[in-house]
Amino acid sequence: MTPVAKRKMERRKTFNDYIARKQLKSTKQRDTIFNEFFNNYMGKHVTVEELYEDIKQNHPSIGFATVYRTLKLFKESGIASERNFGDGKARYEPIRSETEHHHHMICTECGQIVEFANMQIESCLHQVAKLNEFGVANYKLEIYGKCSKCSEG
Amino acid sequence: MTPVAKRKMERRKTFNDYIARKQLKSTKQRDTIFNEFFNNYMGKHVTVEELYEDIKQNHPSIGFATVYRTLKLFKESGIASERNFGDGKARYEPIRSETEHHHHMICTECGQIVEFANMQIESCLHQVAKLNEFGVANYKLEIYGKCSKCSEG
DNA sequence: TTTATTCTTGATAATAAATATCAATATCGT
DNA sequence: ACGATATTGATATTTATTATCAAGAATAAA
Ligand SMILES: [Mn+2]
Ligand SMILES: [Mn+2]
Ligand SMILES: [Zn+2]
Ligand SMILES: [Zn+2]
Repeated sequence: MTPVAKRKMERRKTFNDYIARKQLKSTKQRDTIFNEFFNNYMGKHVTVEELYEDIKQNHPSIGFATVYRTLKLFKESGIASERNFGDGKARYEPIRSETEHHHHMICTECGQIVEFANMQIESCLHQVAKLNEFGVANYKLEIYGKCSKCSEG
Repeated sequence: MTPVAKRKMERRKTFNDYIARKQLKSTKQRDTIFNEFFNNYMGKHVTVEELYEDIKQNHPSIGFATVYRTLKLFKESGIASERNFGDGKARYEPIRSETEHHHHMICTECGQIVEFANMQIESCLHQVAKLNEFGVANYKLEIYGKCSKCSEG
């Protein structure tokens, strides 16, 4: 099994566990959205609209509201992250591992998103939180500017 | 003159310069909103609605749209920052100095906002950007969780 | 000071993302 | 298969923000 496939399976299990714990139900629609999301959007940051349009190609009967609800469910169950890059639309990305954290540089010119991680920032951040007796649930670091392509010339 | 008053005067100059450069006009309304904002909301993070309600007390004729437009203008002119802490409402805060940068810890329980600054994070961040040839325009770091009061017990 | 130009204002309509509603349907434990 | 409960898709609603526009204010020229 490829690493990507393994990752998908792990998220699937997390999701199934969540479904069971909360006494929710497995449905065709949730399966479809799960597969589309984890097959085609790993490492991407997709809007609800984009995912809906994509899914509609092969599953025209799936409703817009269901895609909204399901992505929210993915977030609640811990298999997806919601991102907001300042254009007023929520974006979702599949979570790669339970522990991994990464941040984003957003090009305000072309929209390109570059991901990065930095241990030192991570530890500074927790240090600051500890100093203020602040219990960290999550955090985000976003850098806005121009990517290398857009700032050359 | 107190440091606070001096700060306000500096922002006023920046704003006047911007007005002149862009061939905009000085108005009673902009004066009123400027004063209210810089007198009462230094170090705060006020929503448009909150500021509007506050100003309405003494200036009932000022319209909602004008407060919206003027805060946007403050942002464009570089005397205010827009913040988004995930509740769907934009917040504005007066800028304290042209160079200062700070970040936020947001208590998801009581809404308290704790500000912090960290040189080390700052320099890591610029290092990462440089490595990716990314021209930094601005950046934000937000920590969500529970403040000391809300997590005790 | 008058006049002309341009910008601003306040009220209100429009937009757009996200959520709520609800009757019909699907899931699941028994 | 039955009954209880959750889900779905269509659509209406909400909410923050932006656009529209006629009337009024600010500025520059005359
Ligand atoms: Mn990402
Ligand atoms: Mn602040
Ligand atoms: Zn770019
Ligand atoms: Zn708190």
